[in-house]
Amino acid sequence: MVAKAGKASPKRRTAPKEKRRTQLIKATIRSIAKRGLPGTTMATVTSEAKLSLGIVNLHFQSKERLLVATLRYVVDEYETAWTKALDESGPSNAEKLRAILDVEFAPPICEPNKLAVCFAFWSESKSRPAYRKICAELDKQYDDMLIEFCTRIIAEGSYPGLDPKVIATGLSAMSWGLWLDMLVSPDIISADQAHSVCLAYLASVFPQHFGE
Amino acid sequence: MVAKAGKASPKRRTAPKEKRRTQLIKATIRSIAKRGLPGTTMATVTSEAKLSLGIVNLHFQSKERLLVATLRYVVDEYETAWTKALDESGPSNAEKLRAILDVEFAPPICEPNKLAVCFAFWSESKSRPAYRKICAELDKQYDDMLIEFCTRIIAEGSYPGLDPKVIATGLSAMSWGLWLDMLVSPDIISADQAHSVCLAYLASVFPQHFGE
Amino acid sequence: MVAKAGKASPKRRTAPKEKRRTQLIKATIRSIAKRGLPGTTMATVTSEAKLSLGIVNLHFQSKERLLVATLRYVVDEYETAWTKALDESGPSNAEKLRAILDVEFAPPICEPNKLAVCFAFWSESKSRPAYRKICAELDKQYDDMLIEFCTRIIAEGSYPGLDPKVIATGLSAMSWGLWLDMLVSPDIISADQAHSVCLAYLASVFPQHFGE
Amino acid sequence: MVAKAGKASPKRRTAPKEKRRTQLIKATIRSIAKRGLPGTTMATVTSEAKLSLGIVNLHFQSKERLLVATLRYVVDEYETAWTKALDESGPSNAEKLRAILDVEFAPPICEPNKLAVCFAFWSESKSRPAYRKICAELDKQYDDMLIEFCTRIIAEGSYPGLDPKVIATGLSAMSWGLWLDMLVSPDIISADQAHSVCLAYLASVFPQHFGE
DNA sequence: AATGAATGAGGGTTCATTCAT
DNA sequence: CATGAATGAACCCTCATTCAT
Repeated sequence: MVAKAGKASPKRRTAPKEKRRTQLIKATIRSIAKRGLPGTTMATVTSEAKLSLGIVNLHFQSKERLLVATLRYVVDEYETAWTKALDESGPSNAEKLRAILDVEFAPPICEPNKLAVCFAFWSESKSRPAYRKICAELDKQYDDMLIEFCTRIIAEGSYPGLDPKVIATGLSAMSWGLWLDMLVSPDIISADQAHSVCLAYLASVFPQHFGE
Repeated sequence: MVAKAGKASPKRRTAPKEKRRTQLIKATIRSIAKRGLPGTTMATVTSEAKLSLGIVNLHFQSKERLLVATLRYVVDEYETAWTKALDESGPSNAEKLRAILDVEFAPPICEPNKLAVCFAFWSESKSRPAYRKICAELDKQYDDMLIEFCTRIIAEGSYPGLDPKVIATGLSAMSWGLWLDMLVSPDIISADQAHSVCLAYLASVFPQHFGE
Repeated sequence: MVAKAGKASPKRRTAPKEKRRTQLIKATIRSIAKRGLPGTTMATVTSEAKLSLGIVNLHFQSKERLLVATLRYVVDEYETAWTKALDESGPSNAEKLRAILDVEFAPPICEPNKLAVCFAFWSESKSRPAYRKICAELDKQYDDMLIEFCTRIIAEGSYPGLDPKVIATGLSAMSWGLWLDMLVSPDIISADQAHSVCLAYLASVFPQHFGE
Repeated sequence: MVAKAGKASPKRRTAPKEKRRTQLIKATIRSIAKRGLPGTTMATVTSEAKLSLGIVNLHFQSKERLLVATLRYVVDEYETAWTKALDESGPSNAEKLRAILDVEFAPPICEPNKLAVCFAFWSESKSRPAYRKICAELDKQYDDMLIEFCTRIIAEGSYPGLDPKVIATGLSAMSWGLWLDMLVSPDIISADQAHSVCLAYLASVFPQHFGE
């Protein structure tokens, strides 16, 4: 049947393709944070972006692809933040390890919205291979990096019997766990407190590097 | 006339109320683990339970209530497991702390399905007060318990400058983080390994109690 | 997100599965006749059937399957009508051939709605393999039957140089063409007139059997 | 200052109005043939024409008008072909009748794409007055022409009891029916075969004119 | 108590149309 | 003239909920 037409409203503006995509991804992040992943619909995303309903499929073909793009965006932002932090940090391994933790518990990474998005996808990763792949990849990359720095730090100091993998896995897990705490009980634990908890852990395992 | 006989109640379909509820909750757990929270529908739950579609509303009034009941079930099971573990453990504070960790990383608590369910609800807790309340409550109870044991252990030993709250928060976070790792990358980290990571953490902060 | 429920309206009646399917197929026929194939939507079909929107997918899984079932229904009805007509007709080949034409131009086969449905699918058959298969099969079966009777009639009479395939193809084509005329210009040609046109054709090619 | 030169109109995109319209109509024909009438969208038409999406509304105001123009184009082409064939044919009535059939079963009229387009519109004509009008008009014109020639041929020869209207209607219907056969089962019947079927019919009713 | 056919709001997606460029 | 990003009504389909059986 010949469709009954959609008269376009007066206000309309074209924007560079990449800009629109980012705009939609950011709206998706806000929507997921506000309403959860299942509560995020094309309507919530586009109204959050103050754009029309049809625009998501124009730029992402499907909701699923928008969601994957959103996950990738958050993950990329995270990885970019590390890289930058490592570049800009002092040269020592301890400084670098600390720089990573600094990034982890400060904006723009450690923001309520981002946390919510992270866990929304993480928790679905078991039943969604597309998510799982991205999540597992980030996990691995992060863990490998921590392991490397722990290995070097152990090599530098005198830490008999310390397994860098165990330390790194613990630190990584602690970070995630603290994020989860901040998500569920944001009024009980602040980013600063979470940060100190991690530093306390480092001080305890690497007293020569992080003591005091 | 030949008597038509009294029909014996043909196939008894009724089950004790509580049993049906549990049956449905377990089916819900399996469904969430398999398909995620958004992928779980009345149809997936009831077919998983091999019961009819209408039965959920008969026993739970609504899907939402079934989900809340499921979350509560998992949380209760977790709390019950602690209590039992604490009862049965040795009398010392270190033994009790260890008992909690033992529970945490062994069935029936630490099972893939349960992990998936936990995080499914946790990640939705930001946008769903009903979930958040239950999650936050569990969190608090768990943290408080850890803080108590850490406080006592610190009091017993000679751990200058150690803040029990910081240690407990770190331990709790590490546990959650390791669960998340197991969920996302089950082939990379096993429950046993996760367990050792936590013990290593305790050994590091409480060498007098958990050293070696 | 937990859906917002659809409160069922008071009036509701279950019906045998096959009956519902037929009810929906008949509604589909009416809808196609009224609005054309592209103008037929789930809404037009279900409102024609005075049932709810969701019922099509309950019984046919998808719109596409409903349409295929509708085509098959019309085709089956047609074939059944032949078979019956051939059974009940006089024994001679000429009688049988005539019986087929009688069926072709009388209800329930030759009704405006059925004609419209037929051509709707036929014309889409080029781009829709599922339709094409059913249409081509019917075509072949019909043609083969005509060829058989023409062959026998030619064998019975003295019709030198007559090719049964050519006669049959011509007759079959003429039938279809007349149907098309009735569809497009129902006020110009009636079923009875169409019928006579075919008989005139037979009289012309088989004067010994259909003359006068 | 170095003069900036007058930019020569860079790449001329405009084409005579009528040429663009024809270009779009031809693209529409291809699209309908490939995807059917319901499967034909502004996007399929314009991409088939290798033009931009917006151009249809520029030249035809709406999709509906493009479709009507397409139907009219095909119909006009058909009528033009007759006229030309009648002009160029021998002077006798039998030659003229034959000339019409020759046109009917040869390119550019009898092409798969054209057949598909014809039936696409024909089958929708019941529910679309705009199409119906055009289709019925063509039908009438064609039938009238056939009736006229049949009347003359009957007058010329000795064909007692022959009703020119019946013959003409039958011939017209047979033509359409053969087209339909070619559309649905192109591998079973060729244009040449279809042509002979019609000639055989003429030979049978008008043996003095088309015998042999 | 239990079933599952039926309902209809709401979801994702398509696409005719508009209009700034 | 021509383009194609943007719009939003209308499509098909899903699924929580209801209720006759």
